[in-house]
Amino acid sequence: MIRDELAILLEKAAIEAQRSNLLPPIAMPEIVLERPQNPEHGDYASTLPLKLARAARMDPLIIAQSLVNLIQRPKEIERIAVASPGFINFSLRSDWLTAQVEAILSAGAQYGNIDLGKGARVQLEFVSVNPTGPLHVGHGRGAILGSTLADVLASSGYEVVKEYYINDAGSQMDAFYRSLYARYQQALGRDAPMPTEGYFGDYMIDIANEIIAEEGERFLDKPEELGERGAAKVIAAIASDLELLGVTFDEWFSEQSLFEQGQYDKAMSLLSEKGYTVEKEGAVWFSSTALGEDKDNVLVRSDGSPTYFASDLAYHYNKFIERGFERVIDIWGADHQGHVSRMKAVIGALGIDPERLQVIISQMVTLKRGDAIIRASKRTGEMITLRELVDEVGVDACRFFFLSRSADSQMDFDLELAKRQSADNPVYYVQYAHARISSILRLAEERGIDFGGGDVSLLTSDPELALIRKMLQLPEVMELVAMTLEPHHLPYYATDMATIFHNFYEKCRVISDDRALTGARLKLVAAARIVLARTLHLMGMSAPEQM
RNA sequence: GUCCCUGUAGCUCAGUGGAUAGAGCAACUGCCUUCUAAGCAGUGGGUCGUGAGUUCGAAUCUCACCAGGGACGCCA
Repeated sequence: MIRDELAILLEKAAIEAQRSNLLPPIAMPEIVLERPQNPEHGDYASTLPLKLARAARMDPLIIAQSLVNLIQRPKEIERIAVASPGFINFSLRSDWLTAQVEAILSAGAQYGNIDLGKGARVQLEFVSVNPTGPLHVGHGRGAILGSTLADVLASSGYEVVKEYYINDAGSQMDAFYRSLYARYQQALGRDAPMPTEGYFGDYMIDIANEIIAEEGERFLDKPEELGERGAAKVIAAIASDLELLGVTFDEWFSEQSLFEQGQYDKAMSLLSEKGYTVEKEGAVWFSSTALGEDKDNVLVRSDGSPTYFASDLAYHYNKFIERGFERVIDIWGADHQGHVSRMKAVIGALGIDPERLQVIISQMVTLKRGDAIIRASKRTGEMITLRELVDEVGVDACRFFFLSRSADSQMDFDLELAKRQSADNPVYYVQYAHARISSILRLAEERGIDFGGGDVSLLTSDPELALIRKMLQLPEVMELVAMTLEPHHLPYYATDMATIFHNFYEKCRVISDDRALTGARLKLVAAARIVLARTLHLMGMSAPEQM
């Protein structure tokens, strides 16, 4: 990227300035180039002189001037200017800008890819809801976040594995089994009480009836098999809901398999070898207070059964040590916040750098219908499912809406508002830009215009150059999202692209009597379509040809 | 009580320690004989929760306080 080249050149200039005593030998901060808000300040700006001024005891303007004198101006740059109180502003050459249209066209659907990851293997775990019931809207948020992040990381040079961790062991699964068995017996006319900690949603009755319709009464004395059958149905339903949203996984990882394949035993013995387990009150604890945690955590209960924490420990042992992932990213709901620090602590105890695990906490989604807040509770079964949300709002709007908010902020989702405003939804604003472009290219095709020989150097007006400038930001946005793990920058970029395109559309007629200009603008528009479609696809949205 | 997230325009939300704090929706004013008006151009709207501090410079960093949400279990 040109931005990185400029940073390197600037650093060289600074070193050169120190060598020739124009700058004292002070420590050099990391050099970052920013995008100025005001276009009059050029395409990129550096505040290096301002940052150096204090330590150097010099006027930042004088530092800026020295650096500008020393910097080797690359061919892409038209002008390097000093601005008060100590900025260095870089402006791109317009002929270089227009040439990038050709570069985008030849990159095609690959345009925007970067090599940040250099092939590093990343495991991305998300959704991972207990298979005890249907997904609700909060799960949808994590699902969309994860699938988008996976696409961005894969486009940024990482080798990504998307995984769903199935909690098919443990006490909640047990409650599910017992609930289903009760519903099954009830459906067959027997008097069976629901467990108090059971799942009371109507879907449990549906599952029981389905199993009866398919296989009759044969599970009456086989509650375990019934439970497995029921869980398989729930998992299949979850998978199909996610697929509806465009979310898929490379691996569905079973918690049970950790026990069956020795991962749990290996992880636990490694932990005790390292001296971080202790027995007290009949249970086995992770002595996390030794690592600065507030309290110790139980790994094995006094009845001998492992806790969720213990199997998650085994899972992460498997990710890092058995499978050797360099990085692991987990996306958890806000209710798992307290799990983060002990998970990092236990990984550290296993001898793995905790920095290699990144946990994204996706905050709560509150669902509203008008003024009425809908409380979601899986136990009572009062909830709006993810599927219902997608049916009402649509996949594209759903994805765009969820992606537009940073994972850190909790969000209100008003169903009535989302439906009522559907025609004004920003999603259509972006897609409309794509449809307009497609329409122009369709007309060109109908008229048999071949713009392969179009001369992009004819693109010199402000709306044209502004469009090119915005298109060139896609790799920067890709890098930003990949580094911060914040996909919410994508919808904002998409909206910017659409705005600038719509503006161009108003001011610049593409297909006209001027054949040369028509050819050049068709190339520009074709490149803009590549960028818009790419951005939409990264968000998991469709790029409609017409609307 | 401890920990985490949030507090920015009427509403929903962006905002990598830098230049005049932005977008969408809502309100108001204009613009369709020409590739899609699901569009464009413009107007109004702000003690960036409060108060200190660090800095040449703070919405952004630190501390305290206020408000909302979440977590503090041998549940997951």
